[in-house]
Amino acid sequence: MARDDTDRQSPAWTDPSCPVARTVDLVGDRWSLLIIRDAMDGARSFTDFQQRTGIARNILTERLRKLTAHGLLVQVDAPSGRRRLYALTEAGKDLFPVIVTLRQWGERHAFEAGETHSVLVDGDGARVPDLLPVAADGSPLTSDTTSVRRHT
Amino acid sequence: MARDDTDRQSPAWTDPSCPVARTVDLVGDRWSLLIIRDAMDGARSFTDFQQRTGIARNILTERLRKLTAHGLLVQVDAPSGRRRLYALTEAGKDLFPVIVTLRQWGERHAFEAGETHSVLVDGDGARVPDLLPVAADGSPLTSDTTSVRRHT
DNA sequence: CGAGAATGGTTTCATTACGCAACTCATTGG
DNA sequence: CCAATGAGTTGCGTAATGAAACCATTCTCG
Repeated sequence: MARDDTDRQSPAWTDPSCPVARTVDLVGDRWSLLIIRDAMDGARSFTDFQQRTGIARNILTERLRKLTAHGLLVQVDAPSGRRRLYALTEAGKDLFPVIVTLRQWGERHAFEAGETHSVLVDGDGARVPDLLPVAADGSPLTSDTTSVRRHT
Repeated sequence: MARDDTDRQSPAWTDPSCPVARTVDLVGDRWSLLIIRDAMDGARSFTDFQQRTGIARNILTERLRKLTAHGLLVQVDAPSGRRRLYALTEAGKDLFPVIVTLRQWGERHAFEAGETHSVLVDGDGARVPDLLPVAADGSPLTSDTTSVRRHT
């Protein structure tokens, strides 16, 4: 039935040569990155994702399919008879730096002074340091000291 | 006139305690991050943004207002009589690591082998190295070796 | 074994967001 | 003064989202 509609996701890239635009085309909606975040935090099943995000179920169905179709998630058979579980692929796991930078921006700019928020810690319970672009020689880089060059 | 509707943007946070969710609430739509990207790349005026992104103008108006309202952009008076220009605030510039990680993910996962794409270079024309989370001691971190802790 | 709950969806319908094209209004530039 | 440009607005049709109800298989347990 509505099986073929799944392909209808990418009419074309917003900007064919910009990697930022392509990534935003794939995960730049209200839910995809939160689904990825939860997958990184241990969510596996449909209801895991549904309960953690509060997303509408039909939308969740579509997002899981889209992320699977684009190779960010894979469906794995559960050890017991439970139907399907989702796991991050390598490509999905590679979004970790994106999630981390989004989180760090939010920690700095989206909370009032008194508000508490969750934090990201490593295996020892130490906070993960801020992720900042640096040049090959280690000097810090900003949008003012970098530029985008065409081609490759 | 429709001035008060601008406030209608944040009904509430998707997940009040998660910095990722708050950031996604602010910039997690199809255009905001591309607007920020273009601002970092030198776009200043309404038509700069409109032409670079191809976004519909009414949507651009709304996004510019939203980003301004949330402190990512500011309106500055142009030297000549041109009406308004937009500039990134410090908070807006702090999204640079987010743009960089999105770009780097796209470069790796959203292009076929033969396709060319733009690249980010520093002042010397050298490619910006990949941004990867590391612990305080410099060891690499992944979603498997980190966790989210409540409070702060 | 059979009833009820849980899982993983699908369907329907209402609301909202988005995109396009046409229109407005204030400044220049000539 | 007239045309062109920049910066939006408005109206309207289509697409995306959300809420709630419905459905088909498993589990779960008396």
